[in-house]
Amino acid sequence: MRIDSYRSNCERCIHLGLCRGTAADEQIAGHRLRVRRHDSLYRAGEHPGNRIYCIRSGSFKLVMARPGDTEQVIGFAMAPDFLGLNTLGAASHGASAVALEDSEVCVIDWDRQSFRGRRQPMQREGLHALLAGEIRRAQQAAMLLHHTHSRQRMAELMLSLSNAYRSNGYSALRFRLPMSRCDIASYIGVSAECVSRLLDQFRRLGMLQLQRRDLTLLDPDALQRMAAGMES
Amino acid sequence: MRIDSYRSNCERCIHLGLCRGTAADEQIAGHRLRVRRHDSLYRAGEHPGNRIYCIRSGSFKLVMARPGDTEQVIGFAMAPDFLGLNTLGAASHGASAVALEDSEVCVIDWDRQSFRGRRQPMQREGLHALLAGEIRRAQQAAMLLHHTHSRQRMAELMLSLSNAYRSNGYSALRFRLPMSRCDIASYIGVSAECVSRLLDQFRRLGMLQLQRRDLTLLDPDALQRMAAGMES
DNA sequence: CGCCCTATTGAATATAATCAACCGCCGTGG
DNA sequence: CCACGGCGGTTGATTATATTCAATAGGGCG
Repeated sequence: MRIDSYRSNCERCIHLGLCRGTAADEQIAGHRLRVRRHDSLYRAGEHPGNRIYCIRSGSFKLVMARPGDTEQVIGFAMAPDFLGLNTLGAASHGASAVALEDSEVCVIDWDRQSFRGRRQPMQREGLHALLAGEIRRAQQAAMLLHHTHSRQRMAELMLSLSNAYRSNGYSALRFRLPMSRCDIASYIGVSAECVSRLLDQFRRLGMLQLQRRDLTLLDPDALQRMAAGMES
Repeated sequence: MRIDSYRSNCERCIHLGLCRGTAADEQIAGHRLRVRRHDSLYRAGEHPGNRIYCIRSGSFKLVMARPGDTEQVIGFAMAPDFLGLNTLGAASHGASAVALEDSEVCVIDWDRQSFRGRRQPMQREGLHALLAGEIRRAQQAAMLLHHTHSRQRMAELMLSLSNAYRSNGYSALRFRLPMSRCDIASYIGVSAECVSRLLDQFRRLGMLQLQRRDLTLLDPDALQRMAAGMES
């Protein structure tokens, strides 16, 4: 039963071509891992151990430590994103991956032998595209931060989350924020109080509805204009 | 003469193992390209054409267009950084690469046949490390922006440039800023005027000296503390 | 020399951080 | 069951910070 559901899930996995060989005995994706809310999948500084992860359910925040024991949220990830791609060839994880809710990941063992020897060209190409895509993702995420006004960054974050949910098959207009206000604050570079005020401001402007972490975007176009700085 | 200096430069190139085969006839790096100040090496939206670039001299800014004809500087690059790594497997460039000064790049033709067929494992490994490193670089760059105060972001930028120069064999304390104040402003998400004021503030605090674009860091530790928010 | 472009400076206004108080939900333990 | 405490979140008042608009300075280049 466990096995069946596992296989069936994998067969529907959009990364099938990348993580499994053509024959059953070449299967590389080893096993699943449950990570409970607030637990770390890996921590900054740890050796990556030749593994990457694919989120099957739940969501994570990526946290970097700063000199002076402060922490920065540098990104969010949800199923079916990958985690750990940036550690290929690195001696240690640069950031920690902390589960925002009870989550499950696929562990893909990145053993060099199996990679070099058995993989098909298609898989290699897939990997390159994956890595390149991750660079673009990081750059895209960075763009969010290059705004002078915090309301622009906040609007952009809302839209970016909306896009993420849409492209993963969920509603783009109604979703639950898996992260705390503090996480958002750290991510967009404002104080936690400011997050509250901004969200309240957006609500008063009729752009969204929000109770606790349940978000409804009422006027994505207005958010778009807000992000672009064409609306105060 | 031209050929000689070209070969000699390549033999000193730190990316030798990646961009050339073991035998001379397997050489993949094709040719150099000169890009004049303010010209684009490539533009956002263009097809990448299976090429990546290695900066041999000069420097570039990476610029992304935003809805609403504004532009954002999302990064800087200098020799011997790579450009275009994020376009592997992508249909188009996500950002433009604009030369900040007269520059020269190596064009590495990313032909799939030659890549898949002729490359050595070492080269593939090198590529993965390169791509993963680029992800980390993008994330590192993003960290700079997650500060609440602009003085922290500015201090961090100064340090990050300093590190870049150091790791490329130049002085970490005296260098010339290749980018305009506007570029800096766009990059750290403040107004151009604010850049002036911040630099002046740093100067008055004795952290650096600056005339036009020639920068001398007088107190990197203070800058570090400033970036960490432990100094006003 | 004179122009243009980049950079700087000033004054007024807008924006966000900080400090402090408070609310409400949730889980814990009596 | 309820009381309690802690955490996450909100709100208010004040101060600090950054934008905006406007004017000015100064270098590089024809």
